[in-house]
Amino acid sequence: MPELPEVETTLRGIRPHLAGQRIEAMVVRDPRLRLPIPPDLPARLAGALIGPLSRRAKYLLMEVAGGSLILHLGMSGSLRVVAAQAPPMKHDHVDLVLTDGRALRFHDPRRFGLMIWTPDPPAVAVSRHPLLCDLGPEPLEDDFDGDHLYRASRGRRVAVKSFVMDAAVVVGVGNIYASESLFLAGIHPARACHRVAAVRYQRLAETIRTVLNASIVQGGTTLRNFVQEDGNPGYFARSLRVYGRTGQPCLNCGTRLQERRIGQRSSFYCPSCQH
DNA sequence: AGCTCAACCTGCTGGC
DNA sequence: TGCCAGCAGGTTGAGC
Repeated sequence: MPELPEVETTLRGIRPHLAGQRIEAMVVRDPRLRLPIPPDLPARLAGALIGPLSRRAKYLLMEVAGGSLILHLGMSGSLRVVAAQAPPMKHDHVDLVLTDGRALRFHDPRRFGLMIWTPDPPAVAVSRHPLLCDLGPEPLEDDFDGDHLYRASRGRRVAVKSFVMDAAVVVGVGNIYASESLFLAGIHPARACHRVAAVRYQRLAETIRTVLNASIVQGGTTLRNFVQEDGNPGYFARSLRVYGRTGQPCLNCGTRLQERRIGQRSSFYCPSCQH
């Protein structure tokens, strides 16, 4: 169930197995994803050479057939490299069968994921495709910092947690890492975003980077299991400080952690440490 | 323009 | 044990 670290982990896990490969066939068992898989996609991809893989926000981009395959894992999606003849499990909706006898297999119980093609190569698609062109900066790139958050928050009144989860502001900060980052920055998740000072946004930008990077490193520990045909992608145990810990003591001060809904999402925080 | 809410779908958990 | 309500890590689009 992917946030940015899981998508990055997925990218790193599948990339070496797809490099230089050719697609023998695309097998679609169920096209009903967030956007339907286009009926002509298998014909378009058959025989195509797989080019470079990249990531933009939580989207994976594969350069192929002169354009880009755009994938999203939604809430419950995962990708694995398996033996092509391995029997599909329930919710294994799509295989990209490779000429080396393996397959990139897309699994997504809730079908909030996405697999579409666009005629632009990835470098163009990121600035032109409707799903990608309005996205904010990558949190781990240089153009993301506290100044950016501060400026983007002026004139807005949403809760700061909703604000940092807005993909037009910064991408890749999902529900878990929003709570974790705000805790580390000492900012109350319900505070109106225009009432957070510049220096505190500086700190928040740092904690977002820290939390995401730490999680990517942890994700790396699951990589070695990633492609085993019987291996499960196993959501790695995370060292979460507040997420899901309602009623348990704050690791800083011992106060019981609280939970409330902000922007329809469960939010976790320490009422003493966060203001 | 900014914000809130509902919707997409399946599976799991907790309460009765 | 079974049933049912509620909730889940994302994102879009309608309506105010």
